Amino acid sequence: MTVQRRQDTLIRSLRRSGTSTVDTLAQEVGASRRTILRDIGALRDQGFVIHSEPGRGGGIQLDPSSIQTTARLSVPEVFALLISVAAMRATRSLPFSNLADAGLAKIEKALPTDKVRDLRRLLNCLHVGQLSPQQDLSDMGTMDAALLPAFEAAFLQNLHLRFSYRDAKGQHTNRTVEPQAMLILPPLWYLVAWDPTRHDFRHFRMDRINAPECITGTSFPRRHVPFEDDVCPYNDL
Amino acid sequence: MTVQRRQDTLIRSLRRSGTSTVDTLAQEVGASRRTILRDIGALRDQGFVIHSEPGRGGGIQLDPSSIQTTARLSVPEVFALLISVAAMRATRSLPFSNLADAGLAKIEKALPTDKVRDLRRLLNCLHVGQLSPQQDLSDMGTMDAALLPAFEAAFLQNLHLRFSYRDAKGQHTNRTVEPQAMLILPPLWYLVAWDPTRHDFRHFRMDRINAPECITGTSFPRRHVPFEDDVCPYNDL
DNA sequence: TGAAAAGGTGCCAAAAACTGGCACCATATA
DNA sequence: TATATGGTGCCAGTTTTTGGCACCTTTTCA
Repeated sequence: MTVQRRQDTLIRSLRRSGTSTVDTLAQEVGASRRTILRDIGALRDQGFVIHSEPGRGGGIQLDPSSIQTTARLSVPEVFALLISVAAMRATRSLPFSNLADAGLAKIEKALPTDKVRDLRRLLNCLHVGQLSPQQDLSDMGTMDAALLPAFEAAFLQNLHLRFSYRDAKGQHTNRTVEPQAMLILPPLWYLVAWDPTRHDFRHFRMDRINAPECITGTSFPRRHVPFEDDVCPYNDL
Repeated sequence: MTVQRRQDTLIRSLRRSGTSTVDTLAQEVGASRRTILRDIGALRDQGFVIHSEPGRGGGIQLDPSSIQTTARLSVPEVFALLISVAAMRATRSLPFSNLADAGLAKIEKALPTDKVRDLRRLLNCLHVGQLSPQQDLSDMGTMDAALLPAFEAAFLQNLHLRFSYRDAKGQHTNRTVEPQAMLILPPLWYLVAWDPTRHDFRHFRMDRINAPECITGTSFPRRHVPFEDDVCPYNDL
């Protein structure tokens, strides 16, 4: 029985029983009174809220609202959660957004620092807005998650991105652009990029992008994307 | 240097260096070759994917996709995340939704079983749809997160809910209803409830509900809410 | 008011876990 | 074949953890 394991059973005992005394817990867990007290201290250090009342009729109680859980998440999973919450917050529809943020902050804190930096940089490239009701959704496709790695690499390393694009009229062109931002107007995703040949910003609907690939060894300056307020041109090619 | 701490630094070393040999790692971490090998075994047991190649030119490598993180989350935080992801999935805008789901599933698995049951029951009461573009959002208020505990209790215990409601014309009425479902049409939240005096379903916009309170000791049957397809009447009182 | 029941702390020896070294094995490459 | 690498079993020495003890504080009840 390792320390970790014993503390887990202790928490489970506390959850089950509501209120109990140290001696009861010691018996249940199979450890001495002293060890239980030490474990309770350790759990408090870890952030568990454990109430204790001295005196006759007192006891130990785990604050039910503080019941916590641990899970191992991969970085892509964390990123997916971050985006969900960011998008949800943008629609201002979530009374829970503070809670969700708090949860994500904890998860982020547990990530290795270089990954956090990457996630932050990606999130900074991500703008979430509200879809204007006029937008025509009749031919909405689905974005293929398999395309994401290329985007991630392009954004994190400032690499040019080459892909084939099908425009609103159904015509295909090949593009090589400087990715500047990702724009989410649920349920559509856009790539906002500087097109060096046309010398202007362009918005590409992600569900119309095919076979994107990074061009390694190239690099470009990050530009200021004109996003504020009404400047969301939807100049869908 | 505790075991936990040393394993953390080991993981960090692996992340930094890409590929390295056991002896290098031992030197970096400040432990013996034997201990490093033991730690690698322990990390593998914990779910880290660590590749190793014997022979000249071989070495140890941490699978970058398996970089994981742990965090302790409270139940309300988990619930908030669940709702974010559910809402996001409903808009079909999230190429990550599978990833986010996988992450949440892991988190859920770590929750105490009774809490999972509660969460599932609450989520079953939660319907997320897409806002019809015609909806008038001009007077949109914000839902107060402070109202949520009453809703949670009402749904989990099948309790009648009493509140004062301001309808679209600005008139106030007092209601006592049987909560059946929550409906999210971002950015608006609705309470779908059976009104026993009017003998019909009603949709209440949550931002127009005031001072909700559960009526303890009362209970009622759960009804089938007519939700499918176009039956989303918006009969905003 | 005093006794009993409860949580909490400091200390120390005994017990348990961990560590490092060693010998040795398996595999791949020059 | 020699060398460089990962991997395992074993054991003595070291470090950490544990349990017991004495003692303190707070609360309740007789």
